[in-house]
Amino acid sequence: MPRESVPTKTRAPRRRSATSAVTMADVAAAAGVSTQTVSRALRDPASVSGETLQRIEEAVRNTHYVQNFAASHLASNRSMTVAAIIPAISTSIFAETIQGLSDVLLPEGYQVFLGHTDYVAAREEALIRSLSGRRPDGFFIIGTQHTRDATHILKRAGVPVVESWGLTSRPIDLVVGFSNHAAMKTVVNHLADRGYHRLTFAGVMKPGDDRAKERRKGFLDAHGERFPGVEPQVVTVASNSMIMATGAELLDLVRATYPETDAIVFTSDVLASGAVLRCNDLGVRVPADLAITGFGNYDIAGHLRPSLTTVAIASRRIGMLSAELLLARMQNKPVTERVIDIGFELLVRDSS
Amino acid sequence: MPRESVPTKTRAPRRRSATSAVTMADVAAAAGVSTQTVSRALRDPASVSGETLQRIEEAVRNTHYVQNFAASHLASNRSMTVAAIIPAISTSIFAETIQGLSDVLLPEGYQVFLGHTDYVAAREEALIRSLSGRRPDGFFIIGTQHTRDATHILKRAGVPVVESWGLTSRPIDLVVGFSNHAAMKTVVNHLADRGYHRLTFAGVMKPGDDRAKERRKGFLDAHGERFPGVEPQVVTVASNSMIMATGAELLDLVRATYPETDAIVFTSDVLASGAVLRCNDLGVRVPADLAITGFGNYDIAGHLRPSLTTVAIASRRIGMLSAELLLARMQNKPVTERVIDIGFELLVRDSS
DNA sequence: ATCGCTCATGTTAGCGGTAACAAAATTGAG
DNA sequence: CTCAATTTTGTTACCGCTAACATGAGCGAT
Repeated sequence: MPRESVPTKTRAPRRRSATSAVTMADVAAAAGVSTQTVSRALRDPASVSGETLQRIEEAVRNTHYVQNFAASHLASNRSMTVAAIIPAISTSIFAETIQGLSDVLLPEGYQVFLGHTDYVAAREEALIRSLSGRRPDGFFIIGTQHTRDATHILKRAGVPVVESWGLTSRPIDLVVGFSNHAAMKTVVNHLADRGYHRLTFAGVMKPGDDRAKERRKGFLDAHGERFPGVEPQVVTVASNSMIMATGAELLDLVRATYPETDAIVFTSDVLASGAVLRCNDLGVRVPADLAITGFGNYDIAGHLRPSLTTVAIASRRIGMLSAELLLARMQNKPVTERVIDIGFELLVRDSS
Repeated sequence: MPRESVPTKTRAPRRRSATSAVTMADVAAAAGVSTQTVSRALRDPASVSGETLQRIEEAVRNTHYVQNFAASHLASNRSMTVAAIIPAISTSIFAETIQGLSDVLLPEGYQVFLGHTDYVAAREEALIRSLSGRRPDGFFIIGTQHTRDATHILKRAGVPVVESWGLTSRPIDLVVGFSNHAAMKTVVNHLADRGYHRLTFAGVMKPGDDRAKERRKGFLDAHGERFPGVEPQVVTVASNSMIMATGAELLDLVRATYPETDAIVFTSDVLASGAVLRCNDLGVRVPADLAITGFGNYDIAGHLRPSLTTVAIASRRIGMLSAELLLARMQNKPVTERVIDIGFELLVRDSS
């Protein structure tokens, strides 16, 4: 491993990376320029003369040079990285948001660090702590409620933060979402308008799921308005997974607990679908015997029979919009709106 | 902004990070030790005396110190990062794999960089190129076929690479998956055993989806064995999304193109579900008039009526196993098997 | 007390880039 | 052709941390 300058110290040289020992200096030597010129050629090709650029590009190819972003990050104080924190990756509706985020950020050269919290606030804090050591240029988080420390860390990070999938008048920085509360009220009003009057709210309520809590509150508030004096019916489970089997279970639970129920408001299409399919098995007619509503407008909602009344959320759009806001902030462009309500849409179908 | 040592040079000081200007030196000063001792306390608390450790921990809290991983990475040549490359994030079955991967890696201090290729080989290569600049300590990739350059970059990176969701006798490094080919043969054999004899293969075939190609080949090979002389029937679309509506479309297309079909083999449960639900609408009896099989054992498969015969893949397990292999390699533990076949399971249900 | 050993901590020199400044080369107006 | 303005390239000093080595403190055996 011959090198130009033999170190005069007796100290052993520091181990370099396993194989890819090609550095910018190697490229610079091959192209006959300084490292700074190579750096410029890579970051802003227009700032280097055409001929030099060509020589450098050729040198990059010949040496198989791959830029080391850690060094770049350290020197320039920009990581070209965004941290995304979501409750669960395998919840397809969040995955769509991340896909939207990623679709916008990748072409701009930003990479996405992804972490999931499993709806546990302490894990979210730990994740934020750990991710902030990576010095991302921006944060994207699903949820608007965080531990005190988590909020502090995010504020101290000095980079844009987008909270999402909810709304709050006092975001850490920016928020892109919709009112889960209002959405649920819309569902209850719809059912009340249709003549249903014994409504039951059913869903999975993980301790850290503030969106589910907001939805429950929306249900309770609307229920109080439309059915004053009537005790609202709520059936929730805390530890079950968000799968169709849970929806079927919840259906059974609701029918056992509140047999007079004529409409069930589920917190998710997944649960609602499981319930509809179980109704079909049991011979319960939907919506004649029992109306069912979902949330999220998953792919299945329109294909089920009866098709599912639900609330459509532009989940991919949340990700894309958030990414655009982050980009604007990261590129020091002005961002006028700190709170962006993307709204929701009640899709009335055959199940109600 | 007073500092101890005023620079004697006239040169303007380099801009530090926006807010978090707290460095290890600040912590060291607060604790009355050297930076190296702080570094040791953070990386290996046992290597520092109890009393010193306490002082350092207190200093960390007081200063709100957040370690800069980029500097750590540069100095130690370990990024504590794994790059994950998947065709699409919002395909729930891949999301489960990533969740499994992440579940195992996060507790070990590794963060996951996520990128998606949209089934485009060129985009995969670009992603690998870009991600390798981040110097991840390992790569996880869904798929076993890559461009020549992508393969080279991965090999030159000098870190463990796990390919997945397929099998190959010559992996870049390691592979965790199953034989899509064998899985499809199993499906065809099952249908043939049940007496179906006019089989049609139907699915979405994106150009870069080698798993779909393998499945088609498995279908064709098994078909040739079980129905020698019979022309195999294949109906595919290239650009449609993997949604239920596409399954319904494909059903119509199959019935128009090959009306004599008595069994359709779909490449995904999503498509098969869309087709089953459309059959219910059309009055086509499943499986009496037409058998239908899926792939993946999605949540819906067991809840549909008729329930869906499908191939179960332990997708979360693929992620977890891959993570364990990567960890073993990254921690220089021995890895004996380079090719791990996690197999698959044919779930015979009511649709066939 | 002396020696050798272990354990804890300090010192030094980078890791591979880029910001800031400096210098050289090129251009254009008069 | 001259000189200032502009463009292109080079030089230097870090960014914040850790590997490698050096040093010192503590301790038991002799």
